[in-house]
Amino acid sequence: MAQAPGPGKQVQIAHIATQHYLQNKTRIEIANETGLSRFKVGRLLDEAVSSGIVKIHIASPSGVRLDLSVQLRERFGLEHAVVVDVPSDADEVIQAKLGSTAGDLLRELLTDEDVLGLTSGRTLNAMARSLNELPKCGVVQLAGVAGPIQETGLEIMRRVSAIAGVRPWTIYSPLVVSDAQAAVGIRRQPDTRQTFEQFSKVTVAVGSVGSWKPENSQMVKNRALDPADREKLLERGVVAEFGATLVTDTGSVIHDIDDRCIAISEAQWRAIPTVIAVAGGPTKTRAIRAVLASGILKGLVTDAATAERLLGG
Amino acid sequence: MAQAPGPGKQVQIAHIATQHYLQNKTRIEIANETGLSRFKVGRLLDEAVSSGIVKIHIASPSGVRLDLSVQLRERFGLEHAVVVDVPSDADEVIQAKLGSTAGDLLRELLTDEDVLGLTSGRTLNAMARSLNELPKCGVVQLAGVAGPIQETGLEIMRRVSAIAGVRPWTIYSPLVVSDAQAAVGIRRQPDTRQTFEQFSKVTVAVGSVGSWKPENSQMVKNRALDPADREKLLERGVVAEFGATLVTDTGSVIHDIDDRCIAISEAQWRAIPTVIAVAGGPTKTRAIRAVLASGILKGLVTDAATAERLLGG
DNA sequence: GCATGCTTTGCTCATATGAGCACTACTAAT
DNA sequence: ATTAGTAGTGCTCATATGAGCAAAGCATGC
Repeated sequence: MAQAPGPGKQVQIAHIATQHYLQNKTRIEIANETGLSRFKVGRLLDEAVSSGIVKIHIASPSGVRLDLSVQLRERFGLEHAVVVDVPSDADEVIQAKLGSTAGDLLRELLTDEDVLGLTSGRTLNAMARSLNELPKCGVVQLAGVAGPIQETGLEIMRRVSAIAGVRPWTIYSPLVVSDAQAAVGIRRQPDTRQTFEQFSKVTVAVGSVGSWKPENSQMVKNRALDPADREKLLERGVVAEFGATLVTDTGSVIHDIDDRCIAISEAQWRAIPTVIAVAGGPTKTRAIRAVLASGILKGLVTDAATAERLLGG
Repeated sequence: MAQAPGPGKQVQIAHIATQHYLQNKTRIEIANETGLSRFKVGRLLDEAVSSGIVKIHIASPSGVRLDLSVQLRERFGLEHAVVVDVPSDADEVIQAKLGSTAGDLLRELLTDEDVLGLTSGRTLNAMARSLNELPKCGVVQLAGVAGPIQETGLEIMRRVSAIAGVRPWTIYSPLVVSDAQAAVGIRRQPDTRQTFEQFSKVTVAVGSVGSWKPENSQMVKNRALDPADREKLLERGVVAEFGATLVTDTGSVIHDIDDRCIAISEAQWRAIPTVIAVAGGPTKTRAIRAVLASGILKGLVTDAATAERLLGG
């Protein structure tokens, strides 16, 4: 009888379990109604669980994989880990879902007093598009825009700041320029300089992760980064970029081209209380693992398959 | 936020709910570990349930439909109601499943001191075949055997008593005979009389239900019951038989042919502390409802579809 | 500016609950 | 029979928990 109570007892257990778990009656109430002692009721309830009659499921009604989220949080010491179930593994679908989830997370985290920092990227673009409500927090662009489609980077800023109802601090510049001199010149521009001065005030930052191995990031494709540069950085072990911060598998940061980047620095990243990465998909797994290893992140929004790969390896 | 907490909160709730429900930590332990107050933990756990993150399922691992069992028990005031899920609605499959379930129930209910009473019927035959263990309780046949295949009725007694390891009290006679005189003669036989004397000692009885509308019972097909008798009884409203006790839709008992039946009487049925019917299938629904209405039963073992029909109408 | 509700928080105190124990009722072996 | 062994039961007492409350934040109105 250890494994399976008889059918009569099963029904009795079910009755008690229903009263207790579904109708929130106390063991004592049930005991009075059934004529059993409260101890007996308690033991039957224990048996209800141990015999498998009562099953407790913990799952989000809205596609958040809570089990993986919790595991991810504990494994990588994150404060905010959100793993969503994405039925498809098409990049666009993943990005849309991650974006909207990150948007929900932001709406939850941000208050009027916060200052939000953003980088660019397709996932963040999806996030910006899904947002429809935000507190009146400051909005700061943390990096120049990489790749040919600079509009999207600015579109993120425009949309997010419009929803927050504030003027954004923007950076009208590429992420990487050809030489340090040019970078100095750009950083001297009043607009840019003012935005850079906001970095220290940022309380919540959201960034996407770019992958260098495989090469699937806007930065690698940047014209200012010629094949020789790229080759050298790959040899140095760079596998990921977060903003313009380049990271190796072990999580150490490569500063070789810092002087040519128009973006928040590693130290400034680390000074922000809450830094959240939004990224997913098979090609980005290695890069995400690297950025996690760097210790910059306090949060991660990713898809279930990626979370499993991160936890599995 | 009433309906859906943000993803960050969902993860927090999931973490707490996991700790509490799956790892049996107290709210106070969780509060200490997370730095929240125990009140906060309690409120988050409430939210876990109300927001649908925690779902509690009550279902039997062994095919017993506990929800229906409990409903049936309360609706018809039964002590033992067991509803089993039967995938097929073929009579044979239903009977086999009901039989084995009734057997489990018997093994659970019976002790050495009990005296088990049995009628015949295909479902009880299935029960007898599925039994493989019983206490050494007395075994009493409660009714003569109807229909052409008298062997099965005796086979039930043979098998059950063999498993219990005792000598059974049997009735070597048809259920209905052609006239009262013949019945008196049969009842006078020492064997039969001794068995009848056991009826008052029976503590647990199991019987099957025969349907008269539609006509699907061994008794209706009995040779001793000629078409005229049958017609008269149907006109009197008989829709079911339990042993040789004939019942109408309203649950009242028709005694017209009592003097021609070799079986336990209505009054004797009612004197047995625990009377359980085992029956199911679409054709028997009306009959089962009638026998339930008679108030003779303390228990019922049936299939899910029948239970739903009983509860629905 | 200051009232005004409304939510959130942690408190007190009565109540519910669990751990461990002693007691009974069987079982099974000597 | 006697004896130990093994559930099963209900107890005591320390602990966990819930209901209801008061204080603190917080938005919103005038």
